[in-house]
Amino acid sequence: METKLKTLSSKQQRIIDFIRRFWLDNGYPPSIRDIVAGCGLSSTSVADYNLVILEKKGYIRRHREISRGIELPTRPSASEGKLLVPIIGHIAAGQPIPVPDSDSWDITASSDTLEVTAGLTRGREGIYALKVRGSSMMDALINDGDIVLMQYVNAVENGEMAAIWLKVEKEATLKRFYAEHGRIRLQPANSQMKPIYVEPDNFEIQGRVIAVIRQLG
Amino acid sequence: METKLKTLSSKQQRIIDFIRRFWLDNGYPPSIRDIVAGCGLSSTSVADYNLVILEKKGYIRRHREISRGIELPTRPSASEGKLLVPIIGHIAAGQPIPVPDSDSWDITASSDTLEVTAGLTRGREGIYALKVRGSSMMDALINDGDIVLMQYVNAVENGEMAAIWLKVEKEATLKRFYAEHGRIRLQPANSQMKPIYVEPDNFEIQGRVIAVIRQLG
DNA sequence: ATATTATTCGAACATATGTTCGCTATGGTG
DNA sequence: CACCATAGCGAACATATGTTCGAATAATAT
Repeated sequence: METKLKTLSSKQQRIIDFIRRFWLDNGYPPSIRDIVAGCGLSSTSVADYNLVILEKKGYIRRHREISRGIELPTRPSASEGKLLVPIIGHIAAGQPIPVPDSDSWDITASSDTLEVTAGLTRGREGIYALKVRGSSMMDALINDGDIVLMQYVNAVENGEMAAIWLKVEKEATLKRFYAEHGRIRLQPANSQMKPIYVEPDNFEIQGRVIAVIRQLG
Repeated sequence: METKLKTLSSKQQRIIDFIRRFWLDNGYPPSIRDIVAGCGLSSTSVADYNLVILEKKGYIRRHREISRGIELPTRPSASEGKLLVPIIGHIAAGQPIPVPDSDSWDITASSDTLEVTAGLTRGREGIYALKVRGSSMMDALINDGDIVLMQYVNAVENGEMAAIWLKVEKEATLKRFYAEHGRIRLQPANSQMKPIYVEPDNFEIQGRVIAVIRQLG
């Protein structure tokens, strides 16, 4: 019987979460009895039983006979887990979306950057950011001043939010993208608004929207 | 000889270095006997003696009676440039907003956390997060699934976005707050929508909105 | 030199912590 | 039902580890 890497019982998930939180809080790993107390287990043997499984599945590394000898593969570290995203320009209804080139890729060359945690981009490549100018994207629930995290792609799956350049209208817009037999449906995020339909040769996908960040105050 | 805060004997310097290297190598702190072996000391009491001094001088933090309970100020943790914000609950139109208490403040107690860069909160205290449920906040350009970063305050300045509990309506809402001679104006973020007015004794400020994060895909 | 302080020694001690093992409970299978 | 795999229980056990303390030694001041 092969132990699958994906399957974790809720108890095991709780243990993993607890170890990480405990480590972050205290600066050292938890003992088995800490885990028992923190996860509401009934016996150290139950903890050990599940820790053995977690080690087999590769979620932790244990050092036998050593107190608190639990290692996490994704050890919390200061400099890791963050990345600088270049803010390469603005997005507005009446203007083409700036497309990243070799110059603007260089973070040191771009005038403005945004620092985000790696979890937000989920390891995706080709991430850049645009600052929204004007309120033309309000149907996508995006307002003036918001920052849009983008991934540089030329095609998107159905249902994904994309930055789209409408050639005839000379307009940039953020909409959910659906390819439907011969035509393209662009669905506003605000579901109370009606979709618009465009011809397949009247648009250009300029990126996928990864996240939206709005900072107030 | 008095112990200056800066002066470290070569032995103490070696101990500090060893602790740091051991931590990096093994992923967990050293025991006193590890230090004895690694620094060529002759007795655990010598190690303890110097550890007491190092703690007094602030170079380490010790947790008594706990195996390997040694913390380094510059430990590998999230505290540098990143912070873990507890997601203490949901926000929806028909429900009171969860208010952080001593329990939910403890990150170890909260089931879910959000990792953000320190720049997003700008060093503010009392930060927590709520997950938006339902589309009732759409007039604030906030949709189902969005995450709202909040600061725990009881009062806000005019013009700030706040989480407000309407007592009579029994409804939570996110609006810009304006106190106007005798009444309160709550302005939707979507400026095309009309403001609503409430009596001063019909509302309760439950927090200030710091940021909104929407993750797609 | 004498007094005082800082550091080391060694070993015993108390506790924290990992490990083991037989027993029980539960659920699926033939 | 018998059989087996999974999961939990509780307690005893062995070891790892922090703590203590008086005596010895080194360093420094008086």
